[in-house]
Amino acid sequence: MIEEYKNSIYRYSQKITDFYDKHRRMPGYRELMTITGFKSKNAVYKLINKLVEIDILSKDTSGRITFVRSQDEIPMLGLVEAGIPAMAEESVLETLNINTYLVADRQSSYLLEVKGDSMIDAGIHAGDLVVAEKTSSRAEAKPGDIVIAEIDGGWTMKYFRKKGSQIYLEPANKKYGLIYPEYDLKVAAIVKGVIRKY
Amino acid sequence: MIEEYKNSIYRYSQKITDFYDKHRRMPGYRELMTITGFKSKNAVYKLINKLVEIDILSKDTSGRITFVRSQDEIPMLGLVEAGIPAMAEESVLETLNINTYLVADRQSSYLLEVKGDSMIDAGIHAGDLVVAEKTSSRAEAKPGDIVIAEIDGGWTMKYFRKKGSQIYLEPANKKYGLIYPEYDLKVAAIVKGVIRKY
DNA sequence: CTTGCAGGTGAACCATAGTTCACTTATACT
DNA sequence: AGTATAAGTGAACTATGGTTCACCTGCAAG
Repeated sequence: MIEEYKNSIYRYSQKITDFYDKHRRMPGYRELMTITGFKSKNAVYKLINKLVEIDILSKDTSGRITFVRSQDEIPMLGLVEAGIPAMAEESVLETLNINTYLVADRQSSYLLEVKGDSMIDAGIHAGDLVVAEKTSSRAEAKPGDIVIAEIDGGWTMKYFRKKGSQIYLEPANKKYGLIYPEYDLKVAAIVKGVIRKY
Repeated sequence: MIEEYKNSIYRYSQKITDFYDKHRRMPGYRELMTITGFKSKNAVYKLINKLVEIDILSKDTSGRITFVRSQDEIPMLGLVEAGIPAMAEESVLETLNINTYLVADRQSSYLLEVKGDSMIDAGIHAGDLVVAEKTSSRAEAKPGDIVIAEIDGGWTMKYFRKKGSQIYLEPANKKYGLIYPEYDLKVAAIVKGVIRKY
């Protein structure tokens, strides 16, 4: 049965993935002949049509192929409590692309590294990366957002708060107190996500 | 000077990015003629050579174009304390692809959603996603790793610990105690990263 | 003015793209 | 064995790929 899998078209699909990872583009028919070992374009053509039928690839109006699923998508298995199914390959319902999940607008997003422990109660540790989206007239900080702000000349990441017309910053760590701007508070970006790697 | 930018080749570069985002592949010469508005392939050819020279695009051996930077990369601006430069576009030193940063082996990686507060002191909250990499003979859990384990029939995420030959699990929350397996402890995956979206 | 030159047009070139048709070889099933 | 059916070969076709060459602007420098 392992042999059966190996000889199936999934094997070719894997080779196309390898090509894509190496060249960051899809192969053409000539290249597919090399990859697959077929001696005729038509064999490749039929293979591709099968891959399109089982929804692994799709075709343009011009016949060019692309993957149906972005190659960066990771299977989403539900809650930790549900565990990892033994045959996870087959039972995946959903996949997720981490980039598109975290980054809504690539043009105005930046990554920043966190230093210090002032946001530790929000689960943001030193060494974590935060995805920050620049504020604009369309995207302004709301009270409760975690923001990257320039306050009285120094940069910091804190909760953005508002009481009446008074705006201030609040750390997520009882060791530190609220921060009221003496003369200036500019919210440069809103924290949209946190990334930690072990 | 804004006008100058708009009329520069960066504008075309942006249009190619748009095409890529829409079609998930690079345009050909005919398509580039439509995109750019040029009436000759040669004008496109010269444009592309310029984009290659300033290191935005690169060419295959077969002349096909790809972006030098993967389109998913996000500018890395350093520490929060350093803030966000006003003219960030120009001064970006490094970029980072979140997927490749977090996912070393796509074939054996999964995303799981966190429920409960048992790892809250490790900065892992309910609703966060964790990147879990399946254990294998090549990749076994080491003491100190956060793992996804099946213990006495139920699934959980905890610190993996070892005292002598005795292995056990430890939550990151003082409310809960250590967990010693009664009859079975299988470490299914190692947590390699955490993702949180606000 | 005229010289030089960057930036565009238009046509020609061969190789490859994707598709189709006709034909040959495996594979499987009574 | 015989015969459907699937799978591969080989050649033809048109369109587009990337490249090169010759030519035509518009415009800045002297």
